[in-house]
Amino acid sequence: MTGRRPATLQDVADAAGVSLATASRALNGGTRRVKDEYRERVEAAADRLGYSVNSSAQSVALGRARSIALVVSDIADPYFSQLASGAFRAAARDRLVVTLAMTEWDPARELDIVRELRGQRHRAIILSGSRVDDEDAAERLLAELLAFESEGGRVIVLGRPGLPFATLEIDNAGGAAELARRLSGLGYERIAVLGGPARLDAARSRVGGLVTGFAAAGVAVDPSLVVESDFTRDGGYAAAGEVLERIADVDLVVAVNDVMAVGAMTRLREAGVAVPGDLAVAGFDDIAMLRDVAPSLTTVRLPLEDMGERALVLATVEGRDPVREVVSGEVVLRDSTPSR
Amino acid sequence: MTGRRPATLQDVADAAGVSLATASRALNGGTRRVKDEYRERVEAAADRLGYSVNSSAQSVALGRARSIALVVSDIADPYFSQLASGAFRAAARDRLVVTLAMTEWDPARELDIVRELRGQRHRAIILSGSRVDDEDAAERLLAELLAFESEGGRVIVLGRPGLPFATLEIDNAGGAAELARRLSGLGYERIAVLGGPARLDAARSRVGGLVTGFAAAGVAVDPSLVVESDFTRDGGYAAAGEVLERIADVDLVVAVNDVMAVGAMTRLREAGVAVPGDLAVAGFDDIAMLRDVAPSLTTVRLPLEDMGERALVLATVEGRDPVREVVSGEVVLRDSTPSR
DNA sequence: CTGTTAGCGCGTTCAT
DNA sequence: ATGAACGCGCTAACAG
Repeated sequence: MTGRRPATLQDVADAAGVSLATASRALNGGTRRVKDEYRERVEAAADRLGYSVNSSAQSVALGRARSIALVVSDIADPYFSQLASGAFRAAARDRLVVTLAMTEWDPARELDIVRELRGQRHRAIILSGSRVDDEDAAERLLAELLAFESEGGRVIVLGRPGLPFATLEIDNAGGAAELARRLSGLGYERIAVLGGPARLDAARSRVGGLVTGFAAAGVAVDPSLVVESDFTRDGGYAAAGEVLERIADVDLVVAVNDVMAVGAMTRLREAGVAVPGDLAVAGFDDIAMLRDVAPSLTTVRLPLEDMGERALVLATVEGRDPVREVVSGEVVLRDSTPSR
Repeated sequence: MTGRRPATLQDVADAAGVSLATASRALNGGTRRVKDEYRERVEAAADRLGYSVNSSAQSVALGRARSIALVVSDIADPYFSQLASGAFRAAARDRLVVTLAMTEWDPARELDIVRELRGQRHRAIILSGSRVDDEDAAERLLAELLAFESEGGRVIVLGRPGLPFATLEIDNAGGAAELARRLSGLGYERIAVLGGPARLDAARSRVGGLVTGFAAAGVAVDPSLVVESDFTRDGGYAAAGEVLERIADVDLVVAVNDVMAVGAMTRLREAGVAVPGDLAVAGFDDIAMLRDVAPSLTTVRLPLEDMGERALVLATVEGRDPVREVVSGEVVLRDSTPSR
C-alpha cells in the first residue's frame, strides 16, 4: 500500500494514447489548442489514474511556483490571524497556495525564513511582522529580499516603512496622535502608556504619536509613566502591574495594541481596580475579540482582514510599480473611556 | 534589476572549481564526505553568489518535498490559530516548511484543497477541521487521502474519528459528559445547549455527551432547548438570542465551544441578563482569550498548542504504525458557573 | 573522496 | 494540431 508511484503525466499520455506534450497541453496548458476528442480522452485517463500534477516539477520547468509566502510574527496573535485570514480568502480566489512562516518576533529567525523562502521560488513574499531593530539582521534581510526580487519574485511589506518594495504602510503615529487628541478631549490628562518593546518599530511609532498628540492638546505625558514590555497579552498584563504602583498619578492607560490592553484590563480587574470607574483604558488595532470584552474597549480600528486581502492582491498583480499605500486607522471611542 | 537568473548549483560548482556533485554534497548532502578545503571553497562561493537551493528542484529529484500541509477551517478562529501556532513551533525545530490551507468549513473546498496538496508532494497532510457530513465529498476525500498515502505521504487526522490514518482524537463526548456531571453537581438542572450545526461531527458529539452526562445525573435536557447555529462566535451570539426568549426555563447555557460561549455572553450582557447572576454559562476548548473575559468561563480544557505540536511530530515520525491517540479534555470550573 | 552520468516530472521549442 | 527532443536544477548511483 505504501509503495505505489504517483501517476505521472507520461502515464496519462500513454493511457490516453497521445504524446506527453498533448497531455500537458490538455491538462495544464493555458492555450487550448487541443482537439476536443483528445482533450476528453486525456481528462478521462487522468481521472481514471488519479493523476495530480507534480507542482514541484511544474515549478522547476516554469522557473517559479504558484505560491505566495506569508511571514507573520505569531499566528496565535489575533492581529496576525485576522490578517492571514484575509490573505487566505483572497488566495483561494486565484487558486494560489499560501505558505505561512512564523518568526516569533526574532530577527534572526526572520532572516533564516526569508532565505529559505527565497529558495522555494514563490511568486511573492509578504512580510507582515513589524520591524525589529537589529542593524546587522536588517541589512542582510534587505540583501536577501533584493536578491529575491531581482530573480523575478515580488516583495510586499505590510506595516514596516522604509523598505524599497511595494508597501502597505500603517499610519501608526497618525492614528495614535488622533486617539490622544480625542481622549484628551474627553478630559484625560494623567496618562500611562504601555509602550511595548522600544526596539519594535510599530510600538515606538505609536508611543511617539500618543506623546505628540497629547502634547498638541496641552497634556504632557510623564516619561516615567511610559512602561516598556512585550508586544503581547502577557506584556500588557505585566506592564499594568507596574502602573498599579503609581495608580494615584494616572487616570488613563493607553496600550499600543489591543492584546496588551486586554491583558492590562485583566490585571486591573484582578487588583480590584474598576475600568472605567477608577481607570480608563484604550488600545490599538480593533481585533475581533474586542466585540466580546467588557467594558467595550476604545481603540484605533485597522481593517485587518482587508489589509491581508490587499497584500495578497499586491502580491499577484503584475505591475512593476513600487506601490505605496497608507492605511490609516479610525478612532473608535467605547465604554472603556467615558467622558470625565 | 528584474531579470537576473538565480544562481544555480552549477554556478557555485564552477566558481569553486569543483564538480556539481561535490558542491551538492558540500551544501545539501547529509553525509559530510567532502574534504574540508573543498567544502569551504564551495561554501564561500555559494555565499558570494548569494546561492539558495531551489527546493522545487530538490523535491523533484527526491520525489518529495520538505514540507507539511496543515488544513484548518478558519485560521482566525482561536482554536485553529493556537493549534497552528503549536504546529509551527514544532516545524521550526526540524526546519520544515508548513503550507496552510483554509476550508472555511466547506467540504467541497476541503476536497479541492487536499487534491491540490497531493500534487505538492508534501511529506504529510494534517487535517484539523472537524468532519462535516457530506457523503459524496467524504468518500472522495477518503479516496484522495488514500492515494496520497499510497504514494508515500503521511496523513494525520486531528479531531475527526473514523478515518484509517494516524489520528489524534478528541474525546468530545467524554469531556462534555464530565462537564455536564460537574455542572449538575453544582445544582444546575434547567439546561439550554448552544449546539452548533448538527452536520458537524464535533458539535454533535459534544451535544450528545452533554445530554448523556446530564441524564446520568438525573437531569433531562429539554430537546427544544438545544438550539442549532454556526460553530462560530456569531453563531453563539445568535443562538443566545433564541435562548433569551425562554429564559424563564433556563438556569445554565452550555455552548459546544468557547467562541460560541463568549459570543453568547455578549448577547446576554446586551440584553441586561447578568452572568452568572441570572444565568450561568459554560463553553468548551479553553482558548487563550478566556483569560481575559469576565466573568471567567467554565470550560473543558484542551491542550491546543500541544496538540498542534503533537500532530506535527506524528507527521514527521517514520513509523508506519497507524497511531491513534486520544486527547481528553479537563473540566475547569470558573466564575461563570458558581454553585447554586 | 571526487567526478560523470542518468534520471526526477513537466513545459516548451522545433519540426512535422 | 500533434509529437520528439531538450532543458529546468538537483540528487543518487556508479566509476574512478
